[in-house]
Amino acid sequence: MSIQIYNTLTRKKEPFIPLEEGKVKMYVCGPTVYNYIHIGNARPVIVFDTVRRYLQYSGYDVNYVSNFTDVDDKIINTANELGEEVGELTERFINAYFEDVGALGCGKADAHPRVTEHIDDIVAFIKVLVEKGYAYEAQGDVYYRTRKFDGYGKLSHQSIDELRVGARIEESGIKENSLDFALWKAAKEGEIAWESPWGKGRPGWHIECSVMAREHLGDTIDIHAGGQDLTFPHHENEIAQSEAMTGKQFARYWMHNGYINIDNEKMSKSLGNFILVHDIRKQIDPKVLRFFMLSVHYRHPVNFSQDLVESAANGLDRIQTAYNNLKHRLGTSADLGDQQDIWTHKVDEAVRLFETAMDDDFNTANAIAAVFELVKTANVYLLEKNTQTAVLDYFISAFDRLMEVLGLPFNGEELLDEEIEGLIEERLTARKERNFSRADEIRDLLKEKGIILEDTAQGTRWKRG
RNA sequence: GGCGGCAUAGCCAAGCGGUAAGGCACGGGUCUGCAACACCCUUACCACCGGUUCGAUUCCGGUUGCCGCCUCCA
Repeated sequence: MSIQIYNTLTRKKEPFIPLEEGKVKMYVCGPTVYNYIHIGNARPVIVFDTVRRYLQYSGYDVNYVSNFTDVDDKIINTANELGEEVGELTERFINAYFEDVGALGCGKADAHPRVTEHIDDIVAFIKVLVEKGYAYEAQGDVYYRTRKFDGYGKLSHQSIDELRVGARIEESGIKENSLDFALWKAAKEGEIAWESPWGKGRPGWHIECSVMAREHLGDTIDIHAGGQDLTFPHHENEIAQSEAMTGKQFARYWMHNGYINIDNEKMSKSLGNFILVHDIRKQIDPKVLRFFMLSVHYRHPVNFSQDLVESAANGLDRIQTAYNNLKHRLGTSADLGDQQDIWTHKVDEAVRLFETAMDDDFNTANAIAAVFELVKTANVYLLEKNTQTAVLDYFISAFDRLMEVLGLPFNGEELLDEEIEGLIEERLTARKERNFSRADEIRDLLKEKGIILEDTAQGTRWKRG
């Protein structure tokens, strides 16, 4: 069974067949860096990081590229307000981005190109579009001639005529057609600008992705992804630009994630109802945030609230606890004997369930359910009087692999302070002497230090609470 | 006006033709010196109205409600 991907272009799930066997070229639209990212911005980063991980798990060699928009109106305005250089501002927020996203368990892309590093490529690209008649200069700006591109609207399934009826499209005196969009913007006095055949200016928003995707991945890429709100006009425009340029298909699979809602309303910078990752990760374990987001299918909206995140935290905890308990048992399990197939088969079944879920358009909600199957099975196994090291290892290895795909590796072992260890010993003695008040006293003391003790038939185990 | 999404237990959330996965919370029980962890048990007229079908939560039509894109936006 191969991986199925829901393709916005065809509005269907399609078997995933990359252009080149075993290799995937993937481009994910990155942020405009003039502020910390909010949790809505974080969703695609988490979702597509997970897609990448699963593709890798499935044996693909993934070339993953994600850009930074480091020059545009909002950046210029913010820099002006703060009295900061554009370059300083963007550098600052690019670093913040890596910190936030890293905390959320997202790996770096193979390349993180920036617009300002590709101005020459962009100018060259636009020049070709002008030569081919797909673009025209007007008062120092350059616009894309939307009407000229036959497939315009094929991604968002809109016809140009219908789009024009949309009440909010403003007529521009300069443009030939109201749907035409800027490839190059003439600079205003004092603005950051680059030389071009059309005078000083800077790139429009959409052109950068077309150019950077091509520079880093080639004319045709396998997967192009981003938030749902980029479908139109951003991705539609990218297709128009790139396909006019190369005459080839730009991207084979288009993936779009749903929004994060607050009180059932889209979270967005313009609405002002956003929560910054930078802030929230001081209160909520970023791993919990990631787990929470992956507990819903990526194309569906997810509502954000404190309560929901808390219950997600409890769920994640259950997984972590089962894993810890498995490891704890390693200390008292038997080393001999064959693996007990009845248990390893159950592990295999859960893994298969996980893979089936992920194969189905990266259904992380079901994949997580499969992990809970594993939790359940592990807990039942742990009820056995005698456990076998081989079986325990089999469980642990499965947990490691699956959680790695989800980008939620387990917390490593932390060594206890000698003092705490001594207390646990002392408590053990007290319990043997049936001095329960002293035993409870020690347990409470440790609890205050964030150490939770659990007595089992195989000895006392502890965890950080 | 155009295009699209969603409506499943107290909450979250899968399923999408054969009368409902999983998680969280609640209640009852078992285990425990007491706990904790864990295990067992219990909990759904799938928004409404029609239609297709031997059979629909799943397909088709309609209704209602909510949301999104068409403007910068993940």
